[in-house]
Amino acid sequence: MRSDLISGKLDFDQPIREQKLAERFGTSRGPVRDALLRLTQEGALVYEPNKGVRVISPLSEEERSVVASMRLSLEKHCLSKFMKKMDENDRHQLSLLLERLTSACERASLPGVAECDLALHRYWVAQASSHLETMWLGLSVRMIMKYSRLTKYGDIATEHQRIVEAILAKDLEKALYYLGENVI
Amino acid sequence: MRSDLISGKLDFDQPIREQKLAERFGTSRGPVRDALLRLTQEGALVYEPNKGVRVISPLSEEERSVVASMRLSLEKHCLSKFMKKMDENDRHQLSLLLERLTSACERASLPGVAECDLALHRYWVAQASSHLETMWLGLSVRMIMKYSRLTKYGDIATEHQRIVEAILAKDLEKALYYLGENVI
DNA sequence: CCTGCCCGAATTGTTAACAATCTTGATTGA
DNA sequence: TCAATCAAGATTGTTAACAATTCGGGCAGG
Repeated sequence: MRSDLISGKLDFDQPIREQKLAERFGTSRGPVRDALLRLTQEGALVYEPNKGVRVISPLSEEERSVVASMRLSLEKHCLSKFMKKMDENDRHQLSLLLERLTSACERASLPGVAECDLALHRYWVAQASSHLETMWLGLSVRMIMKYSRLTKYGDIATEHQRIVEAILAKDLEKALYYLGENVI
Repeated sequence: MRSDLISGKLDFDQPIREQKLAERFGTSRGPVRDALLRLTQEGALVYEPNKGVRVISPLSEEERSVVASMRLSLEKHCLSKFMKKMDENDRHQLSLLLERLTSACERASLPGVAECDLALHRYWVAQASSHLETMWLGLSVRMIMKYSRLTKYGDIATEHQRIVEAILAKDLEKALYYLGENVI
């Protein structure tokens, strides 16, 4: 469900019917309701009593820039903390996630790119602090729903390759710099 | 429920039983579940499958300072936007909210102070942008759960009186300064 | 033609019963 | 004595039926 949202498959303001989703996922309305409420608090949907949920309207340019700067400062903090205690397994995971993103970019699969992009960033945030991870998710989901740079999949792959390269080389300064270039 | 959480009435890691809450609020488990899920995504509770929810562990000093700086930058942006289009009704609401906070401080009522404190800040954030409001709420709820300055109710009242005074006088610089002193 | 009202369909909100899972404590055997 | 196992109780997860609310179209009156 979330991947439908971040990939922009659903139109803004379009209402979401519990029954439809229940049939689609082969379950009853109860669990669907749970999931919708969670997505609501995550920020991808808005809820109105007795009217259900609908896809949230996109952020204005101004709002987006505020959110982006918050996300960037949060992610920079997490990344530097992560790099201090990164171990061999972390390096492996990072390479794996980068590979998936690159492959999604080659396939030019929008949902795949958006999802892999988030997953990669999420890794170092989650490793740094589970508290901060949930906050980061709220910011990022909203930003990625307006994934406006879709046209150049190659750029996305390159940007992330640079970041991961710097992380693996334990070059904090360079990693933070490329991260700043990427999170806009 | 939320006011119980932000006032610290519940212990950390203490599990929360759906049945108890259902009886307390005179309803069934369904709506209780909805509410708990929302509080989970808001960040005040953590959820584990088949184990229910429990009160989240407090932020570390480091995490708290990161969150505080994010909240401050967000709130500063909202406050300056709010002050540009503030009308007579806004002034009235602000005075009202301040009065309530002051009164709660005089009564030395911890839940009341925490709630009124949040409500006041929330007002200008909500007026500036509903998108940013939900993000702000997530940050603030987590911060206020560690409301460590409880001992000096008088200070809390004074700090907010200064902020509101500056807002009403349309003195942006001073308002932002006092806000920065308050959000720590 | 327009306005307000009413009715019915569609949708969300709530409930209680049942299924699945986890926790706890006693029991059994080494 | 200690550890593993098992069973009973407690708790969460799911479902289907029912209640309440909203939305849209038709209809009468002006």
